Amino acid sequence: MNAPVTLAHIKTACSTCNLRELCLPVGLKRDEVESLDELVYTRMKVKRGESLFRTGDDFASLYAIRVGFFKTRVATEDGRDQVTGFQMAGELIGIDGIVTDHHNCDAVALEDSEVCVIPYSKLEELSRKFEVLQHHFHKVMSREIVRDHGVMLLLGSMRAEERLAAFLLNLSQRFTARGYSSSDFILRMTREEIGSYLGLKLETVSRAFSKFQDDGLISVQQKHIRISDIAGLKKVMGQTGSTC
Amino acid sequence: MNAPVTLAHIKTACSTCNLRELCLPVGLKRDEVESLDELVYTRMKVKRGESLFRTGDDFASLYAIRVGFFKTRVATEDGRDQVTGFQMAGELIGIDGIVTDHHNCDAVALEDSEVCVIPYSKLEELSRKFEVLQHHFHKVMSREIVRDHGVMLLLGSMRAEERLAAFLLNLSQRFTARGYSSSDFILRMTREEIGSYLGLKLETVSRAFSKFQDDGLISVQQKHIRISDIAGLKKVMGQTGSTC
DNA sequence: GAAACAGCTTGATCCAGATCAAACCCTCTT
DNA sequence: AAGAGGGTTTGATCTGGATCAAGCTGTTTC
Repeated sequence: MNAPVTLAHIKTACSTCNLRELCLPVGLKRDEVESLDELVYTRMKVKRGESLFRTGDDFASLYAIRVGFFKTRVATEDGRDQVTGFQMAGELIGIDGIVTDHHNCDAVALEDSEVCVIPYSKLEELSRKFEVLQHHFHKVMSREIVRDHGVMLLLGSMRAEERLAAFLLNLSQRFTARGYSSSDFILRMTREEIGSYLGLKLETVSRAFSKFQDDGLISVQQKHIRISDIAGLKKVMGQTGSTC
Repeated sequence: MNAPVTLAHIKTACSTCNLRELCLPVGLKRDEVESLDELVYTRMKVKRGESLFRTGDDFASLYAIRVGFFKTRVATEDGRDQVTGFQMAGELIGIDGIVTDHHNCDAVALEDSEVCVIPYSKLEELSRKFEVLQHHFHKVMSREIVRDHGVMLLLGSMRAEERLAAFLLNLSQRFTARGYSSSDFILRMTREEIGSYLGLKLETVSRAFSKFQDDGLISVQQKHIRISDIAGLKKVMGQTGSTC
């Protein structure tokens, strides 16, 4: 007896989304979350390899990832580029566009994905009304800044194996938060993309994977990673390489 | 005939601050800027070498730099640290604290400085009232994210000399925006701090300075830098080092 | 199911920047 | 004005990761 319209509505509402504990609605009260249902009324599918947005595109919306996996990257004029992050379900992308009204990076789907479109002007409007939403949005941006500083620390002062260990531990922890196994997962990105993110060449990434496998920390089968010694990985991350 | 009270008020008000074209009030209308005068009612002096805040401190306020120069840095448990930015007059620091209600980096004055204290809850309150202020604050955070991505690109894919050239050009441009010479300035930070920011050792920074001087791009006298060939520096930044 | 291709691994060699070391230059203190 | 100490420069050597090269593995296409 349910009209398709109703079903469609249920499917696109934040209030019934199974990601609401990870995504924008975190911490909002029932009626506040329901107000988001009017904010988020469009979904978009992005096929693997396609861009959700590119550097220079007009900025109008943020995107909450519903299903799938993305990378963001920035590039120089002379062709070099740098992966600035990997984003998974529940994470928000597009914030880079606010400052100039144009996007300042590319967002590329690493698998077939689906995003919720959040018109930015609407978000500003609603967050003027709902203190909790406002604060949560500020937290999301602040978290991104803190995360970026962590990546700078990694790029500026860690050795190759420490970087890869940090990367794996970070992925593991984010999978856990989404209810997936913390020790057994499929990498959605290539060795080259991992290398770009970590400031290493793909061969170095590959060698570090092999080293970790030889040391019994993980097992690697192409993109399938199984972490067998989390504590060991943490130890790799902590060591400075200095002898004191 | 002016009472001292009035003078004091003039001195602490955003509406009469000579940084209002760089700082929080950018783009605000007259009455909106005046509303900021109620937001910013405390100033603080921070002596050279002292911290404005440290990792772990309770977060309550953002700080707008009125006079002086700061660095922010993050550290690992095992003692390594990384400078994440250098901030000058008109720039906002402390945003890193929003996400966890505790600061996530240290902010250290590199010269005797003065900051305006912006109670964060008050800022949220006012930016619910003033759309323009809200949008401007979002832009500040978005700009910080975009800047951080630029630093990741630098750390992940540039050679030592390219990094230093990018750093000098960035400083030059920010000095210009503040009405100082774009080609003649005093570095407030040590070679070691520059190195930490750029992911290099201090000796490498020093050598790159000497190289630029030998090549006639700049002249260096300790912390006094004079850029004699901006275009040349830009060319250094653009070259990949590859032969194709 | 063969061919083509993209991605991955491993080995050999090279080099940019790190590390070690020493001297130098400022600035501040007494 | 001498001395101390932090910061800087420069030289010599070392090394982690880049680069070059070849073979391997899994997946897609026809």
